[in-house]
Amino acid sequence: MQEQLSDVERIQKQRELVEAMGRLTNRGGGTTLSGRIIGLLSFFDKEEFTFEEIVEELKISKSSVSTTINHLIETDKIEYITYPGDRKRYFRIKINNRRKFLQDMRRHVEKMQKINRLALELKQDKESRTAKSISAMLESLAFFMEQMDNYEKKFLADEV
Amino acid sequence: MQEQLSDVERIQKQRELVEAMGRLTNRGGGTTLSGRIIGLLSFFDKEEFTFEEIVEELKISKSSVSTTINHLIETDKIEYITYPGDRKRYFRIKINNRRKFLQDMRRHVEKMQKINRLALELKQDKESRTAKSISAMLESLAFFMEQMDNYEKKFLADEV
DNA sequence: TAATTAGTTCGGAAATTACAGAACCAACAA
DNA sequence: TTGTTGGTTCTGTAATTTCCGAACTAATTA
Repeated sequence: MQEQLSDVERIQKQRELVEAMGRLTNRGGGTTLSGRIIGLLSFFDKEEFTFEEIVEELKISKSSVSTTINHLIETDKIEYITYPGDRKRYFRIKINNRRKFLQDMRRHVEKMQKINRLALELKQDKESRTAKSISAMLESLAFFMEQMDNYEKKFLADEV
Repeated sequence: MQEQLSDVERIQKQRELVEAMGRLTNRGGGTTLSGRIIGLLSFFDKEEFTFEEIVEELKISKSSVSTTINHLIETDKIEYITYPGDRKRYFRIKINNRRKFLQDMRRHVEKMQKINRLALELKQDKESRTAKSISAMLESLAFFMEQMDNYEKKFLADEV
């Protein structure tokens, strides 16, 4: 099953994965660049990258790296560590970012719930087709929320 | 708790909800227009809207309505019914689109799984920080898949 | 002090997207 | 047959997004 790859081939494939991640992220609402940076920090063997290394490896401008990286830090997707006596920042993917991810997801679902609940209240005929459809939507959203709770309990109970 | 609103006020609020839905959809990857159409077909008391009525109510061009509506039909968000001897199509929201919704969700999760599994295989050191991070991601994705299965069993078992 | 490093910020080019307008078409009605 | 209804399709444009280059800054080094 597992064929043996040379290091060169392996690294080539990792590079391809980075590109694939860029495309996937791009279609999922994010930017190609942010996807590629996530991919770079996740899929390569190297564990930490400096600003300069990201620029070199992905061949994108410093300005793009700067803005994208700051956005990724803001959204808790990556983080950086520093070493004494070294001015550089060493970027790496953030591991315990699932809580933040869930938080954002919840916020969005809550907005949907709010809008749909209000819509249901405003319905003249609560038994109408559209009213029932809204109820069904609310049911789905509630289930979704429940699943997120379960996830939190299962995976994040011990995290700080 | 539930204050009594006049019909005028109620309808005014429904209109506001339609706008809010437009904004929410826009920020969630879709277009403002598609969100507004979904809102119109869901939140108003009227159960079905003709092409012309959508144009009039939302004050958007026929071309935009045409393209947006066809896209919404394609993605199973809305549908239309017809009446004998009437050339018009009557658009309404589609109710049981949860199966489709799950399907799309699964497809996306599967892509993420695929890319992450491959990335893990390609890792030189399977115990490295990044490798562990990928494993954690795969764990989360598996959990979500499981939850979706549960959902399907619980809510969609009897649907055709 | 001057030069280098590690970035940030500003302005704009290029590409993409979201719409509108107008011409068009097919079905039916007068 | 001519007009009307119910749209579709094509073209253009305004807005938005994504990215780059260049000028800038703050910290460190020579």
